[in-house]
Formats: sequence, structure tokens, C-alpha cells
Amino acid sequence: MPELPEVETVLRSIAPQVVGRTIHRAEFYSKRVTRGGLTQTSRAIAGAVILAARRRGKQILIELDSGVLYVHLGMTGKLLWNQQATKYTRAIFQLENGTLLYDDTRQFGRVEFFKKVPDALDRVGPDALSVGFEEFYGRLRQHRTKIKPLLLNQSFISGVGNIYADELLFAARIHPRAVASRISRTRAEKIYESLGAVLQAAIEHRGSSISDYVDGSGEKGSFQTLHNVYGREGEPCPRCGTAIRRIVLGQRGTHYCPHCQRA
DNA sequence: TCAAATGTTTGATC
DNA sequence: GGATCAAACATTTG
Repeated sequence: MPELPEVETVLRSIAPQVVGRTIHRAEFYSKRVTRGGLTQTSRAIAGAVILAARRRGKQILIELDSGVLYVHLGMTGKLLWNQQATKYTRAIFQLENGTLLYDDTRQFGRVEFFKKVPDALDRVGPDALSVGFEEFYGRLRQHRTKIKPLLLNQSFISGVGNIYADELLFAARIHPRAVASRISRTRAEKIYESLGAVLQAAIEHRGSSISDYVDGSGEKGSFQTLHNVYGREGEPCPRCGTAIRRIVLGQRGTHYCPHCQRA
């Protein structure tokens, strides 16, 4: 569910409620999600003041006066403000003004407390919305991988997931199997422009709700209605009418128009 | 019953 | 040592 636009939307819906507030009490229920230890983590967080909530790629960093709460939503993670707890609630934060929940069915996500951000988390590439063209192009030339899997590699740039990789390659008219290092500067410019444009448009529409994604208030996004290729196998390309094709690349479903996106 | 799902990490192989 | 790729993780849904 959560790629950069969804994470950004969640953050925007949560931050105004929680920044500046004190966490009176925190409880953790999943050893998978909270690997630092459930009771130790509760103790470390109780009484902390939330100073800021920010994002890098898909990572959420909630800065506390005592450290940082790292949240990664994985595939099915949700941060919810003043919502009903479920059997998938993996953490509860009681603030002075309400309750923040972390829900996660598949438990691929993480909620961890650190005194300071570990180096390993710092190794993600530049944020997909902040990276400049020259850096993007320079990095692109260093990889002989296919462009689609490269866009999903968070140490290349961070924030792009499976939906937006397919959508931005369609917008740029680039075949998902194109070899990154062999892409011309002109075509790289198209990819770079599409990257920014698609992510910005998705944020404006509050993300894509394709299965059960919701923001911090429990509201769905609407960008899924504007997808051109993702999840549209067999449907006509909006640009030329050719049937959208689905292949598997790097173990991920990949959707593209075989006519508009030439190899 | 089988396939697929928005993501990352780990281990094998080149 | 670096790059690349498949498997694994846990659960739901069509």
C-alpha cells in the first residue's frame, strides 16, 4: 500500500495532531514489528514529547525529545488517529489529546525506538521528490540493471514502489526492461520529469487506495482512478488503445503499454 | 486450491 | 567486493 505519496499523505494527516504532544503511555504487541523488545520500547517512549514528524522515502521518523521513533509501513501498515483498535493493532500510543494506533496485518512493517537514527536506516538513497536531475542521471548510469527494478531499489532513490514505478515509466514512455546505464540523457530527463509529476499528482489525490490503504483519519485516496497501466492488464492503453500487458520483472508484477513503451 | 498483493531483508550466485 | 536475483517473511483476497 504505502509508497511515497501514501506515506506523505499519512504524515500530513497525523502530524498536526501529534507534534508538540506528550506520549503518556505506549504499548507494543508484536515482536516482529517491534524488534527492540516490547517492554523496553514502552519504557523508553513513555513520557516523551514529539518534536517533529518527517519522512524520507517511505520511512517515517517521529522525533522525540528522548530519541526517534522509526516507522515503516511495509505492505499493510497503517498509522491511525483516534480509530478503533483491531486484532491487527501492533502498537498503541496514548497522547494527551488522543490515541495513535499502528495497525499491520502482514507485519512486514516496523515500529522501533532508537536513541539516534541507525546508520543502516541512513543508507537509503535520496528522496524521490528531492533528488536533482544531475544526481539522478549520474546514479542511473552506474547501474546495468533494468530500469523498473532499479526504481524499486530504495538505495538508488527512495520512495518509489511498484505502482508508481509502472505509472511513471508509462508517462515517460520507457520500457520497464530498458537497461538503466544505456538510457540517453534525453530519455533520462523524461523519466525524471515523470517521476516528479506522477508522485506530486498522487499526493494531490491523497494516494492510491487499491486494496485497503487509508490515511491517518481512515480516509481513502483517489489516485487509483487515474492509474493508466497499474492493475489494468488487458484494458486499452489510454493513449493508443493497445491492450496493456502484464509481465513479471524482478518478481514484481509490471504493467506497460507494448506500443507506447518500446524497448 | 492457487495466485497475487502497495516492501524489505537475506542468502546464493555470478 | 559489488551487482543481481530469487526466496522468505504473514495474511488476506479474488
